[in-house]
Amino acid sequence: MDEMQAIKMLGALAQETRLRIVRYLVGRADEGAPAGEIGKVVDATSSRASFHLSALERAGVITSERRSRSIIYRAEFDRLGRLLSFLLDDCCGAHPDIRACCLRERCFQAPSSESGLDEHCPSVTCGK
Amino acid sequence: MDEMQAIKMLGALAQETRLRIVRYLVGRADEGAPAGEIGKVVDATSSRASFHLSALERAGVITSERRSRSIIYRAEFDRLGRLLSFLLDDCCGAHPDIRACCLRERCFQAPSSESGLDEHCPSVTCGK
DNA sequence: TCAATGTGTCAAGAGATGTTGAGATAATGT
DNA sequence: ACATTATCTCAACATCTCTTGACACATTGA
Repeated sequence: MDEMQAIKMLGALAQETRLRIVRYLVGRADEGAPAGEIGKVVDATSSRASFHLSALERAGVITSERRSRSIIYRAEFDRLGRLLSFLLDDCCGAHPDIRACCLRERCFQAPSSESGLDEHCPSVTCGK
Repeated sequence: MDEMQAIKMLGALAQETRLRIVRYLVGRADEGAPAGEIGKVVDATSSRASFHLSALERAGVITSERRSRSIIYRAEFDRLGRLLSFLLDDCCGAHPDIRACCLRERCFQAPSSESGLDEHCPSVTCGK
C-alpha cells in the first residue's frame, strides 16, 4: 500500500454515510448487500447511496457485482487490512505504544492467548 | 473513540501534506518538532504548514506547545492508537482476516515472537 | 410490449477545502 | 527602541464535495 492509495482510502472513510456503509458491509462479510438495502440501512436516497457507494468503490474499499436487478456490494477486506497495516507500520511504526494499544484491544476481544501481551502496553491508556 | 472523532481524524489524515507531517512527527516521538522545521521537511510555506498543522491539531492528531519563539508539535500517540483500535475493533472487528493481516505485518517487523501467528492469517495476502 | 423494480447519471447549488501572498503577532537579542 | 526570527491570520480565489430532484438505464415478470 503506497501513500496515495492510503490517502484515497482514508478520504473515503472520512465521511459519516460512507463509514456506516463500510461498517455494515464488514458485518455482512462475504455475503455483501445490495445497494437498496444499504441505502435503507444508512438512511440515504438512491442517488445519495449510489454516490457514496461509487466513491467507496473508486477508493478500493468495496467491490460491486451485478446480480440480476441488484448490485451486490462487498467490503474489500484485503484492502482494509493493508490500510491498517500501512497506518500501523509505515505511518506509526516508529512508536511501539500505538502497536501495543491495538494488540491490547485484541486481548479484550479474544482473551484466549496467555502470552502476556500487557507488557507491550505500558503507559498508554487504551480506552475508547 | 466515537464515530465522529474517528471521522475527524480520518479526514485530517487524508491529505498528502498532513499525512507527511504526521509520519514525520511520529518519527520524532516525544521530542516533537517546531513548525518551521516541519514546513521545510514537507516542503510547505509557513502559511500552508500552519494551515495543516492547525487542521491536525483541531482533529486531535497532534498537540502544540509554545517554546519561546518556536511552537513544538508532537504526535498524539494515544489518539492515533485509539483510531487504529476503532478501525480494527469497532469498524472491522467482525472479520478476523483484517486483524490477522495486521498481526502478520507485525511479525515481519519484529520476528522475535515464536507463537505461530501465521495460523491467524489464512487466505488473505498481506503484501503492501 | 408494457409496467414495475433496482440502480445509476446528470445538473444545479450550497458549502467545505487548499493555496497564495500580504501582513499581523509574539518572543528575543542588540 | 529596533531589527530579527518564528509563527499565525486573513482575504481572495479556484477547486472539490455533498445533497437534491428529475430522469435514464437495465432487468424482470405479466
